[in-house]
Amino acid sequence: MMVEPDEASLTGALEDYIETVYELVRDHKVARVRDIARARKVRSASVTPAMRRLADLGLVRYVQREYIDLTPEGERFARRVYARHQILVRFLQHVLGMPEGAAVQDACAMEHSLSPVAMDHLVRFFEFLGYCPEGSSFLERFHACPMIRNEDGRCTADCPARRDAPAGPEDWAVRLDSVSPECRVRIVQVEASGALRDRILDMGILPDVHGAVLRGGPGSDRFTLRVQGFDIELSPEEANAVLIVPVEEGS
Amino acid sequence: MMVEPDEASLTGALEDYIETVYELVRDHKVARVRDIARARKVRSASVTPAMRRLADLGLVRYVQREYIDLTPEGERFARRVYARHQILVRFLQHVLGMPEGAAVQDACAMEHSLSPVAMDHLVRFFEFLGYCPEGSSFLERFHACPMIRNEDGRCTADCPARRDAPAGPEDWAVRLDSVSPECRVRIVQVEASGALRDRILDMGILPDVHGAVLRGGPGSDRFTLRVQGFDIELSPEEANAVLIVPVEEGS
DNA sequence: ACCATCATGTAGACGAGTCTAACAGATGTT
DNA sequence: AACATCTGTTAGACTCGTCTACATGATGGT
Repeated sequence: MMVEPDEASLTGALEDYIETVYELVRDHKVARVRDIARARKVRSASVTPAMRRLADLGLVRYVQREYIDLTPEGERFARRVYARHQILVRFLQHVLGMPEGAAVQDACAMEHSLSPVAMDHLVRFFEFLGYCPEGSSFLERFHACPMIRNEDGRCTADCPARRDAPAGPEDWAVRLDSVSPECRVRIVQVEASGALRDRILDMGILPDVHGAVLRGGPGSDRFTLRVQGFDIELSPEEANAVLIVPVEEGS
Repeated sequence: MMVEPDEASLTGALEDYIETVYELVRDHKVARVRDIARARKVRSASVTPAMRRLADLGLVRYVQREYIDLTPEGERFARRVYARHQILVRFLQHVLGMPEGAAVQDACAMEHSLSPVAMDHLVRFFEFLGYCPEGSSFLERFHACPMIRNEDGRCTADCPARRDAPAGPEDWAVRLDSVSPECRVRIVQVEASGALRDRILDMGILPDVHGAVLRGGPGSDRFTLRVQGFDIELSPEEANAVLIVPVEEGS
């Protein structure tokens, strides 16, 4: 049939399939339906039609009941997908510091929506990191930062990055539960981890977000923060974990 | 009906819908089918069933032919999606330096696959950037880097980051078209932009990738690089743009 | 009152991607 | 030779999300 994808782009699922074939061929020389199904966690019955679609696009050589192989065109496609995958894994794992398993899993999900422009910029970021003396030291500092590593997320005074800056964040940031109503604030950090942190982030409490305290103050049992026209309710525990700075004007 | 999503997660499309409703309510107080359809670039006929599904999940208040509104539960869902969206836009735009339009577009595509773990780590990255004296200087340096900004991607000696490191990358990196066959190499930078750069990156030529030169050398009209068992063909123009360092052992 | 217009809803179709269940070939094992 | 097992294919069903085409309701003008 040969539909010639040329400028076309594959669906996410087909990209996954072609990437899987690529990895299997690379690691085991051959790709069989069974292996593809296992790797993608689908039933073999789902693989056959997918291979047919890829074969129609001229991306795999697919003869029924025989080994599956990539065409040169398919290899190009696969490598593109895989390059995105690779760069995302490395970003998630080695820059953000995610555990490998989670990094791979997330990369698999995101690789299909990483545009060429984003890919370009992400690679430049890595180039800078590895190529420039400035970049190389940055990652170490970031990963050594107690704020990032520790459960409690405190930026402690013994942090190497603070040798030259004795005035640390605890000198200028305060907790959300300590400011009185009417106060406009800017969020600087969420000092929590695990479920509590997730809950706070999910509410849109993110660094640099601005808001106004509607209800709160020390001893309150309920805190209300207005952000972008919506009122967010925080428990005392949540409010205590949010570090903010008061802010003068603007929302 | 009220299916109670609780632990369930929405499909990407439903997340898009609820996010759209959120933005419309925030910006215009009300959300109508027509607006949702326009914002999501679908026909109105597609919106009705989506709203019904969201209403069944208890996430929107949806009375036929009336304004659409979020339930408190829906607002929580929407804010979670929107938080992911926001953080991705900021990362793509203000860290990686992508143009706003592209950043928003890519964020829209990726937000559905950003796991809580990735969200957590991404936010820590921002916290570090804004909170730590170390972080604040980094972004400036990165964005000022001529390697990143310039078309030709050269790391020039007048870069502020190199005041203290007079030996720049051009002292230790060479071009792929200048090394002879059999040489094992590590890629350090792709010194190109636009379509040429995209083509090279799509081949899997990424910083820190290792490979072996099979064919090449100065004056060659065709270069072959073996990476992970696959042979990549490069044109002279492409090979000239790839900066590498020779490497001793390992692939 | 009647009609034009626009927003919304309904019906039906379709493609993608998955599943289950049943079938077909291939390769042993006894 | 007969059977068992494993791998792959086919057929048919289903969900999701979209579409087109048409129907309905609401509103305003003449």
